[in-house]
Amino acid sequence: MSREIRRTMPLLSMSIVMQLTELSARQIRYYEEHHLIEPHRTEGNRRMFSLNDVDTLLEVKDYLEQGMNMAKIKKIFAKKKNPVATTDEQDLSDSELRQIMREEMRQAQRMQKSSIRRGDLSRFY
Amino acid sequence: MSREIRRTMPLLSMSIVMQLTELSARQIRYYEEHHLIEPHRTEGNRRMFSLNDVDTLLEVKDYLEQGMNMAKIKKIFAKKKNPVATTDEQDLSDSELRQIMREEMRQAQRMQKSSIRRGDLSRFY
DNA sequence: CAACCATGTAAGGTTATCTAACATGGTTGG
DNA sequence: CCAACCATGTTAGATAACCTTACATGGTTG
Repeated sequence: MSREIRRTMPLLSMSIVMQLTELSARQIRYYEEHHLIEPHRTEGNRRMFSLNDVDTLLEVKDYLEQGMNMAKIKKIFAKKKNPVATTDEQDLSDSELRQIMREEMRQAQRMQKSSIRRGDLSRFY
Repeated sequence: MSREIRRTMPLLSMSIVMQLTELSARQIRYYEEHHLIEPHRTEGNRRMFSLNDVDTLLEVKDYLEQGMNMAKIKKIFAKKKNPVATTDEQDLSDSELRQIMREEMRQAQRMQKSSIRRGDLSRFY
């Protein structure tokens, strides 16, 4: 009889995620194309997102707004998944690493509290 | 920059709530008809439920399974909202009160942890 | 046993989402 | 400087998911 809402549960429809992240459907689908998220699908093929997906999207959005491109963002997420990725070619530059650390801090704060930035919540009242 | 997910945020579509509660759409709409919940509506008139709505629905479901009827359930929720309802007619019987207390305990436990019973979550893995 | 209660189900209509394709403005490397 | 690419917009056509309304139904119950 526990009742945790798992951050991996696919609870959210496209329109809600658009509101939570302030991204367009096109953007969200594009990021999925690049495997930054992999939302579940209903039987009828509709995307269903988890809170983790929303967090990832917010992180991607921040990176893009800081001028990063998809390629670098993908590297960052790859490195997160497998920190010992000695396999790949050139590493991330110093300034890039600084950007990432900065974003990591924000992300950590997000995680600590609960799930969505206040600015985004105001849309629901 | 807080990030709480409010229990009152209308995040969830009908199909997800059906899965979370194991109620049919008909049942959920019927309970809404009786004002036990009042989900938000999108511009296009789709219902959007909050986590609080889900909790209420689970509570209603428990009461019904215990053999209560809508009338009594409505009274319970009315009394919850306004405990000093000296206005209305006859009170709830002793056995009813015992049922309610029992359910209150469960509900309290639910609230304490997080949001959905484990049995319900398993459907999402 | 007539009436009601909670739910199922069907019909017909609308909205939200899907994929695929093409359009476009902003970089950027040669 | 411009050709190519990148991230995103937009459109079209299809369909899944949701809506309301209405009628059907089995289980209580006065």
